[in-house]
Amino acid sequence: MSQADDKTLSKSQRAYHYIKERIARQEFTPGYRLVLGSIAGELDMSVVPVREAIRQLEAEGLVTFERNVGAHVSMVDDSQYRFSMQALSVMEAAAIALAARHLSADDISRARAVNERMTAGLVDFEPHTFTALNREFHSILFAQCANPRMLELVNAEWARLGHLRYSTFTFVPGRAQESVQEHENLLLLIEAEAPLYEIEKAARHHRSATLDAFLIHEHPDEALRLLSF
Amino acid sequence: MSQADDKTLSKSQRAYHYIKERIARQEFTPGYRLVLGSIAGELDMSVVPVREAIRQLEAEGLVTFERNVGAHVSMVDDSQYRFSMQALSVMEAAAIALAARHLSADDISRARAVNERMTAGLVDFEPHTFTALNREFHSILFAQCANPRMLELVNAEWARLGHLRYSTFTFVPGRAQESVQEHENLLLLIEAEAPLYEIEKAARHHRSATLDAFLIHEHPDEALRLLSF
DNA sequence: CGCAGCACCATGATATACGATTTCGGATAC
DNA sequence: GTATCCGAAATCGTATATCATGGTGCTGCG
Repeated sequence: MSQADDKTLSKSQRAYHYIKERIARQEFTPGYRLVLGSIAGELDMSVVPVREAIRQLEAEGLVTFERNVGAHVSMVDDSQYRFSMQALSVMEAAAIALAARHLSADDISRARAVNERMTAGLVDFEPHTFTALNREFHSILFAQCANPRMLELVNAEWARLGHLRYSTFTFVPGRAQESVQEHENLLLLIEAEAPLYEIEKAARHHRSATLDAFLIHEHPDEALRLLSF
Repeated sequence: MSQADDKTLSKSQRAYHYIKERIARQEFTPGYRLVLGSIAGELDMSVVPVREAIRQLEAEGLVTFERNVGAHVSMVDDSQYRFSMQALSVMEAAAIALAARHLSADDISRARAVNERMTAGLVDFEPHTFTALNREFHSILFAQCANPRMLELVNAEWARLGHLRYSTFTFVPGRAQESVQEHENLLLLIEAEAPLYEIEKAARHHRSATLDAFLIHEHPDEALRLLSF
C-alpha cells in the first residue's frame, strides 16, 4: 500500500497518494466519478483533506474537476499518449544532450549494465520489467542534465506517460529489440563525445521511433508527422 | 483588480487569482511569508479556500509550502530564469516547427503586423508593451501547433517566465532590435516552407540569443553552454 | 554571561455543521 | 406518449471550532 497510510504524512497527502495509486492501478478508470465523501469515508477522514488532494491531482492533470459537480478521472485517449510521447522526445533529447558532457565513465557503465539486462530480458519478454529497465536507462542518461528545470519537466512527462498506460512495449514487443540497439548506439555517441546535436538527434530519433512503432501498430492510417532534424 | 473579485468564481479561485496577482505585481516578494489567516481576512473569507488556493500555487511552483509551518513565495534566483528560458527555447522551437505547416497566410500577416508594431516601438522603447507584443508574436507562431500537449507545456513555461520577472528586454534593451529582425527571418522561413529542422533551428537560436543577451548582461563570466544544433 | 529548558503564542490541520448548487426522477399536462 | 416543470436527494462550498505543531522569548541554572 506504499505511502498511502504513512502516519507521518498529513491526511491530505495520504489522500493524494491513495487516489493516485488507485488511478495508477486502474481501479479508478478514466471517467470514474470521484466522490469526496466516499473517499473520505474509505480513508476515515473528513472531506477537507480529500478536497485538497483532488485539487493537487487536478493541477497534475490526472483528474478533471467541475464546480458543484465533482471530480472525474481524466479521460485519456490514444492521442494524448502520442502527444505526450512527442513532447517527451523533444525535451528528453535536449536534456540528454545537455547531460552528455557531465556523464562519468561510471554512469555510462551503469547505463550499459541496465541495457544488458534489457537485452537478457528479450528472450522471455516481460513488458513490465522491460519498461522499468527502460525508464532506468533513460533516467541515468538525463539525470546529469545541467538544467534542473528541464529535468523536472522531463520527469513530469515520464510520470504522466506512466499514468496514461503501461508502455509501448506492451503493445509492440517487436520494438524492444531495436530499442536496445539504439540505446547502445547512444552510449557510443556519448563516449565518443560526439557533437551535442548528433547526440540530441539520436536521442530524439530513438524516442520518435518508439512512438512510430506505436502509431503503426495502433493507427496504421494516420501517421503523425514527426520532427526529424 | 481583474478577476480576483468576480462573483461567479468560487472563493478558492478568487483567492488563487488574488494571491497570484499580488505576486505578479511584486507586492508579495520572493520569500514573503503568506499567512493564511491574514489573506483570508483581506478577502473576507475563511482560511479553507485560501489553503486550497495556496495548494494550487504550490503545484505551479509559485509558492513553497512546509507542513505546519506555512507558505512562502518561491525564491527565484537568476538561474531559474535561465533554466526556464532554455527549456522554453527547446520546446517552443519544436512547437513552432510543428505549427509551421499549419499557419495560414492570415496568421503570417498578423504576426508580421505585430512585429511591425514592435519595430515602431523601438524608438521610444517601453519594455512592458514590447514584451507583451513579443509574447503575442510568439503565440501566433506556435498556436497552430498540432500537438496540444506541447502547446500546453509551452504556454505554461511562458507563464512561469512571466512570474519570474518582467522580461529580458527590461534588462537588455539593446536585444530588442535584433529580436525584431530575427522574427522577420523566421516568418520568411515559414513562408518559404523551409525544412522543418531549419525552422526549428532558427526558432531555437532566436530564443537562445535572447538568453545569451541576458546572460552576458548579468553574468559575463559564467556563460551557460547552449544547445546549438 | 551564556546556554538549556519550558511555557506560551501564532499558525496550520482537521472535523463538523450548514448552506448552495446541480442533477435526476416522477408527476402532470398537452 | 412525450415534454416540461417541480422537488428531493446528492454533492460540493464555506464557515466555525478545536486540536496539533512549531517558533519564540523568558527564566533559571551553570
